[in-house]
Amino acid sequence: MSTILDVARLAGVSTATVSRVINSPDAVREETRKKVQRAMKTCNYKYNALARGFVTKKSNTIGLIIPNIDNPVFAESTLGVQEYVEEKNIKVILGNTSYRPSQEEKLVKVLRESQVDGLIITSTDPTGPLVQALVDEGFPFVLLFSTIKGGPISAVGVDNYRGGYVATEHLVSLGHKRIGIISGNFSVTDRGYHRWCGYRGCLRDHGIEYDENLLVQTEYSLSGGSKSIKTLLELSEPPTAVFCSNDYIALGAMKGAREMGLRLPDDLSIVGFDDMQTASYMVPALTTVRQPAYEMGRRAGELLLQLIEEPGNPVQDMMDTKLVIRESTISASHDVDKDSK
Amino acid sequence: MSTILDVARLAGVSTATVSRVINSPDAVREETRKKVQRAMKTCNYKYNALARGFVTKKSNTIGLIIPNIDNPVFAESTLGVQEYVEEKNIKVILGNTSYRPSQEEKLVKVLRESQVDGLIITSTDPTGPLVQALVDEGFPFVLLFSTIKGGPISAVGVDNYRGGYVATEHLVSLGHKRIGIISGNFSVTDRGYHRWCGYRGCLRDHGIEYDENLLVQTEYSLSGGSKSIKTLLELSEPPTAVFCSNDYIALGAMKGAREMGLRLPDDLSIVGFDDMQTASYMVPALTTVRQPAYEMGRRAGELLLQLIEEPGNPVQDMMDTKLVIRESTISASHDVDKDSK
DNA sequence: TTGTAAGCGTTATCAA
DNA sequence: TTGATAACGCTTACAA
Repeated sequence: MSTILDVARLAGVSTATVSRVINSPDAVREETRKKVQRAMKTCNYKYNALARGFVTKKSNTIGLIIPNIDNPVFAESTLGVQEYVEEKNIKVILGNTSYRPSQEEKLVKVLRESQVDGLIITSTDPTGPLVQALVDEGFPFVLLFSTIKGGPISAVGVDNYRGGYVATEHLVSLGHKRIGIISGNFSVTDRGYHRWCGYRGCLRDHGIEYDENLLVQTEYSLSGGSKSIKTLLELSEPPTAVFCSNDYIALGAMKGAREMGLRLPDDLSIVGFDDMQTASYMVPALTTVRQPAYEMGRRAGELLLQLIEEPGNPVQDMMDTKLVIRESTISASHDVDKDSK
Repeated sequence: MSTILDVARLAGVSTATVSRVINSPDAVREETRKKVQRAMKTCNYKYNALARGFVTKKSNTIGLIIPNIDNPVFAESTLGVQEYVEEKNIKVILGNTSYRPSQEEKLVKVLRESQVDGLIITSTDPTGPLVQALVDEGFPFVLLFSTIKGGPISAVGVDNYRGGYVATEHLVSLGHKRIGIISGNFSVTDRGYHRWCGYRGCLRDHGIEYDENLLVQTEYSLSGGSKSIKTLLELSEPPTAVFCSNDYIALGAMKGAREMGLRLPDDLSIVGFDDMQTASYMVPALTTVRQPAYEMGRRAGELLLQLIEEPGNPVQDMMDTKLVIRESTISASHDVDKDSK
């Protein structure tokens, strides 16, 4: 593999000149430039960005840490950050935590050793020591799908409390009184917890008594949803509607409910959270609280690059959430014609 | 940021010794090792993997190029390669091509400049000049979701012809005669083309005349599926069954068909390709040809690391495909009770 | 506009 | 078991 030095010799110039034609072509006389470019061709020169990163102390690479690329909402946010940073010629190293804090910790270590210029983290624990350490050391990072609302941290997220509130309110307005909730485990991320708080707040505001049996916590997975709905449905007084703390869980819940012999949405209303790409393709089409995952990813990329440019000035960007009403929710008192649909 | 030199001075040893405690701790006396480790702590030393990569000429990083992380089947294969290579402490830089050859070309350039040790590519054009150049230069790479069957290239894929054949045969065995096919554009990747060849071969073997009006090529997207099914359904003699060249398209087609007033599967049978995670969660649950995307990703990772270890010896691994029959396909001559379901 | 030469943080060779 | 030191491919003052 030929280096800048080979090119320099071949072209009869110094390495500095070769470096210039690569980085600031205008700073070198056209004639020389051509000569150098010809030399690069003939010895099939390939630029070594790693060597450059080594000297400039910028790898032009960022790390992106997410729980699980298999969840479409994270695939979308990932696409968002990628497409944004790519415009600035930045590469992204991707890591999945599977919601394991130990894995998250390992990833930030590994990525920092790789000299990434910054980190975008969809953290399981935004108030934990890992994040704190990053803050203390002044390392550039931004939290994505963040729940924090203050402090010296850049973040992009949505108001999960409000999202949970709105979802529940929709159900209440439809006349539902027994409203269940299937949430990701509060211990694995607090996003689910905040949505539950919104749910509970809404119930309170509408004078509906909170029943703790109506809450089930589970993994963020399809099967988590389908298992959990069964638990809820086996209650002596089962819910007529349920709020699932993401679409992935909602999809599982739909299947589980159907396996129990329920017809949707007639026998059970379901609202999700995320509005993943396929939400409108389900049957019934899923009513859900939309988070603009792609845009959030782009914005996180933008904030991070800003932060890398000039440290300090953390900004927290809370994006709007929006209730998208489709077919999976229906009035509690609708007529049910039991034999036809 | 402190370096190995700072640690060395602090511990009163040479940089070589510090390097040893990092890379081969056993090669240094316990006492010295402890001393060095203490020094690393006190100056908060952080290892610089980039500097190491610079001298060893191994970045311990690979590049993964896929068309689109938003398609669940690529998310799964991505997870597979990541989980495999992570066990070997290799990082992955991810790039999306959006099925654009120019973007694919740019990505291999950028990734190679970043000194990735190898590449895993889900290429749009496995026989094109881009791949050829990699072969010529002896750069380690493996093709994922590959369609090639020979040559000095490592690859993992499935037999797309056979997959298309089996899918079609299932429909034929159900008594369908008018069988449509919605495929990704043949020009963007040849996977769709091979599946179509299988479809056509099967028709021929069963004495069903091929009708070119029954083929529509589209983008690999949800909306591509829903637009295309409408085209098919508007034919004077519309199909009673359709083979979609991936699940993503199939999902779109289901929605499109429903929007045209059809009931599924009664009025139209649909078979997909991939068996993406949510395929069994759809309504009706999707009959599809399963590709083991996760395993394929892992295997691609394995082959690549082997190739990096010892170049040469390309291996092509064709994995088994399997028809998974669910609810979206139904006999052509079933009784349709038009008023109840 | 171009060249000289130091320096980036490691590893690796050789010698002690 | 340890140390001295060259080397890796590039950028960047500074000088010419």
